[in-house]
Amino acid sequence: MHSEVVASRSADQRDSRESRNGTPQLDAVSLAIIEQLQEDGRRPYAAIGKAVGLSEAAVRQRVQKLLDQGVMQIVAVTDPLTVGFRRQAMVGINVEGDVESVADALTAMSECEYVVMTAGSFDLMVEIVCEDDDHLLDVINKRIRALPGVRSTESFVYLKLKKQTYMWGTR
Amino acid sequence: MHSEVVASRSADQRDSRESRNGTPQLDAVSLAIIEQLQEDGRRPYAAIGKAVGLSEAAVRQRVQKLLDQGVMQIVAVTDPLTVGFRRQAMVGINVEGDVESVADALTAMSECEYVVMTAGSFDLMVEIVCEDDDHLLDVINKRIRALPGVRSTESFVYLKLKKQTYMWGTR
DNA sequence: CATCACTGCTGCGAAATCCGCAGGGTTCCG
DNA sequence: CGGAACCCTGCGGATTTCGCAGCAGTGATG
Repeated sequence: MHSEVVASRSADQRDSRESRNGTPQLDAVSLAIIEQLQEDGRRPYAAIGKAVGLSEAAVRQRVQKLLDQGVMQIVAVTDPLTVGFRRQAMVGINVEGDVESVADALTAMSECEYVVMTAGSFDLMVEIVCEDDDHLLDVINKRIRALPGVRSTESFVYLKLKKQTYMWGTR
Repeated sequence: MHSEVVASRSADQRDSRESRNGTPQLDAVSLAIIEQLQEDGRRPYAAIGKAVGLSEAAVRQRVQKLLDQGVMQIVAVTDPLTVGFRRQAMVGINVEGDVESVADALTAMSECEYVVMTAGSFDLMVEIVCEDDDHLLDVINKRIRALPGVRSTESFVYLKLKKQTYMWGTR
């Protein structure tokens, strides 16, 4: 017990501050806490504390801070199919003019689950979650293509989701 | 209070069974529970019960069942950048021969966060999460392209993640 | 119609967890 | 040397979780 991270606590603490790019830097203990919560988001603080070598209260404070900072969030994730969304697609988009403003417009659409600006033959890639084919068609043809600046789109309808994990940092 | 779902409980219960396609069907109450947990994965059962019109114990039993069935999971999700993964990419893949076996091989790779079989000009799309450029290059050129059956790949390196939600069912 | 199995909800007490707070140690300044 | 900023620990009290017994509705069976 308490075998984990004991060395040089002072150094670890220091780099939980902001780094130059504005994103908070995480020490090994916070990373270990995140790993615990990636396995089970409801794991008790005391159990986490035992695993990472910290008291219950300390874990609680760190978790709260990570949540406040937006470093992580603890949520239920579902299989879209079982929740009634039968059609999903990835859409690659090419833009003329300001990519960011198109991205913002997409972000505002509730059907867009995932919006990312990319390098390559697409400027944007968007994941769409819909209830059925009609819905999907409507979103792609009527809403996305209608956005000012959208030059072209290419769709990849999902046939089968093989893997979906949230294990960043657990490697 | 208790204003939510009171009508026809018998009907609701019935369709929490399996439907023809093997995926469990969810009633309105379970959906409401999931929505609560999508807002906060650690919300107490009693609070959820108050919101959906059920007792604490009933909520607890339903949540446990949803977890057991694999309908949802409660986990911590993070911003990859703050956890030390500085390069991400979407990779479109074309396959000759058995697509499924290639998909399985990709699924087994820890760097592949997301694997989906698609219709369109790619057979597979894969999201890769890496520590740096070298790591990314290695995964794409050495590991993915080396897979038997992989005919070609096209990469889309992430420049900026604009949106990432887990709000299925919360619409 | 009686009965049995099954499922899901409720209520309740005991155990475990969460929460707020006071106190102590360390580091970093002026 | 103070003082401020952090982060940790320990500790009660409030809250939550947990397991279980009991009950009601449904469907199948004879």
